[in-house]
Amino acid sequence: MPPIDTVDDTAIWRIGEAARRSGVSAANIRFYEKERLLLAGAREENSYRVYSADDVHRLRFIRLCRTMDMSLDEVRTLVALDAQPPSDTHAACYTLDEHLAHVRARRRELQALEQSLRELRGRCDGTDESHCHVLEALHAQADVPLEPPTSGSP
Amino acid sequence: MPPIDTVDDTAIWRIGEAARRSGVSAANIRFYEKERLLLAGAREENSYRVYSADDVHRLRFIRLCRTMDMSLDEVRTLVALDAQPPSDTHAACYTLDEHLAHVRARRRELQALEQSLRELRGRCDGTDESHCHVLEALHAQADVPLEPPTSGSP
DNA sequence: GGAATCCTTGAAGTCACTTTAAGGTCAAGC
DNA sequence: GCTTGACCTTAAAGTGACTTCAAGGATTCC
Repeated sequence: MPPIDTVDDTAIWRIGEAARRSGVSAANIRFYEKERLLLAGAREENSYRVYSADDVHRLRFIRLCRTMDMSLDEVRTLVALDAQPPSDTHAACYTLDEHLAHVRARRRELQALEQSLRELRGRCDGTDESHCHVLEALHAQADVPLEPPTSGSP
Repeated sequence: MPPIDTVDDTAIWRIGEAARRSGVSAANIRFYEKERLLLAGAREENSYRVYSADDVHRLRFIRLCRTMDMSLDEVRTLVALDAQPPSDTHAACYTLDEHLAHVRARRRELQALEQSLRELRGRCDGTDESHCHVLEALHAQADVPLEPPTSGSP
């Protein structure tokens, strides 16, 4: 008999249902188990994996962190904070701060890049049907000298 | 005798010098050769690879495209445009347009993400020394239901 | 002549998965 | 009883764009 789908906390599901409920694919759930983000729990007699509501919540938590672009190591740090008495109350904050800095830096990079690409794209305004200056602009830019590696730079 | 470093167009260098001049690591140059972004050219008698000024330019070109976050496939498309008579004058434009759209989309994603992270970080204002609401906010958000998969959505 | 530096190759490691292959389990339908 | 199909299992390989490693050969410098 398959597990009954209720709001019951003690309900358990197989991997397919857990995948549906968490938004994490079955293959990915197995991957997270291998990566020790999820404890390898009990199995049915036929060796099928079973998942509790708590397991599904953890999967959703991991998924949320991943949609926020955290690395699995960062996620590992955060899920570990649940398991043990918090030695440092603000540990999650620090992790988040670092991650935020990371995201901000990357966003700024992309913003600058978008600007250069827009500029580059502007080289071809469509008035000259026979020639497009984008490629030659790219080649010209490739010839701009590299700044020499300075030992003192961060 | 090592190649002489001049402004001479016919000068040739070994992989280390080509790496220094292009900003692409020697291991990476070998990788690009394997990936056919760079033609495997002549060798010295001792089987050392040799590079011309043109090769170094191509390496710089590839590097530039990569710093612009293009995939190697996109770069392959652009370098191919140099080799053959341009069947489509604006082929480079199209590639660039697609890439620009890609970068813009990713930048917007990161911008939105940065906002959510900032908001999340705001849950811990530092006034409560004993407790940090970041982790619980994350858990609460994990419990927000997934939108059910609609067959009609793009 | 010995040490440091450079070059060669192939293979494996990185990250976060996805895909593939080959098979076991189970309920429904004929 | 047998097939079909949906589900589950595992290990291994593929992805992209590299980097790192191991083991060895060549060159250059003192």
